[in-house]
Amino acid sequence: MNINQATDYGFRAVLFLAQQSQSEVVEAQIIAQSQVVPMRFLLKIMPSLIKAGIVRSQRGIGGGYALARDPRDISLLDILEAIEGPIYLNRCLIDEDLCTKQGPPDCKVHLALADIQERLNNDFSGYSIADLMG
Amino acid sequence: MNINQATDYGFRAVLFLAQQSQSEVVEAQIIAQSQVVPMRFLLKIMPSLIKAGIVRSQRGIGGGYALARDPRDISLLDILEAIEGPIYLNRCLIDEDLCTKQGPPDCKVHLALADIQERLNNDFSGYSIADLMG
DNA sequence: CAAAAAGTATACTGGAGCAGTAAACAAATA
DNA sequence: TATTTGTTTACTGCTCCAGTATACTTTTTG
Repeated sequence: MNINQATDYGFRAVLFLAQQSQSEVVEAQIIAQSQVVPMRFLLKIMPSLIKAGIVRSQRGIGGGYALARDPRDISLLDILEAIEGPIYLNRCLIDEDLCTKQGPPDCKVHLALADIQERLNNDFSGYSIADLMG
Repeated sequence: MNINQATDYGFRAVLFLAQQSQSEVVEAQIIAQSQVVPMRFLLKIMPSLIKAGIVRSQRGIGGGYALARDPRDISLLDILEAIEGPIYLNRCLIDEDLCTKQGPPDCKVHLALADIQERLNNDFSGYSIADLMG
C-alpha cells in the first residue's frame, strides 16, 4: 500500500520546476542533482509527465524541462496518475467480474473499498503543487 | 497503490465468521468455499489474524475458526495491518533518512504524504466489520 | 492407544512489478 | 555538420505476489 519511487520523484521534480522562474527550461541534470534522483531514472519518468500535459520539454542545446501549466492546476493526483496510473485499491474495483460476489450491492467489502478509494483520490487531488510551494 | 489479495480474502473471511452464530467454530474449507478463496491460501492467511487477536482457532476434529472479539471492535485497518503490515505511502515515511530533504519541515512533499497517509488510515479504521454486516 | 481430522510451519514456484542502467535514436542549436 | 540535449526501447537483478506442496502438530473419537 504505497506510491512507487517514480511517483515520489515526479512530485519532487514538478515542485522544483514550479519553483524556477516562469517558463524557463531546466536541464534534466540540474533537476536530478538538486532532487537527488538518478539522472537516467528521471529521464525515463519525464515523458509520462509530458504526455499528461504537466510538463513540456525542449531538445538540443539549452534544452530541458519546464511546467506546461499553472502550479495551481497541477494536483498530486495528476502526477500520480500520469506516472503509475489510476488508484485501484482492489482488483474487484477494476473489473467487477473479479468480485466473488458479483459486485455491489451484495458485496459490502466492495462498497467499503470503493468509498475509501474515492476518499483517497480526493485527498491526493486536494493538494496542488502551488500548495507545496509556500 | 492497492491492498493485496490476501488482505481482501481476510476481509471476507472475517466478515463471514462474524455472520455465523456466536463463538461457533467454522472449518477452513467452509470459509474457503463460501468466499471463493483457495483453501491453501486461506490457511496461510489465518495465523496472521490469530496473532492479531482477531480470530481464534480450534484444532482437531470439529475444529475451525471463530471470531475472537466483537465485530464492532474489528476495523478494516486491524485486518489490513495484521496481514500486510502498516500503511506507508512512501519509504520516506518509514525512515526519514531516506528523505532527500531530511524530512519535515523542509520537505513539503513529505508533509503532504504524511497527511494523506493519516487520512487513509482513518478511513480504513472508520469501517468496522459490524458496519459491513447490515 | 491408534487413526483420522483438523490447523501450523516452512519452503517452493511462476509471474509481475520495481528501481535502476544501457544503448541506440531523434531533434535542435551553434 | 557536430554537439548537446531529450526519447525510445530493452535489459537486469531484485523483491513481492498469489498460489501450491509437503511435512508436522494438536485434538478428538473409536
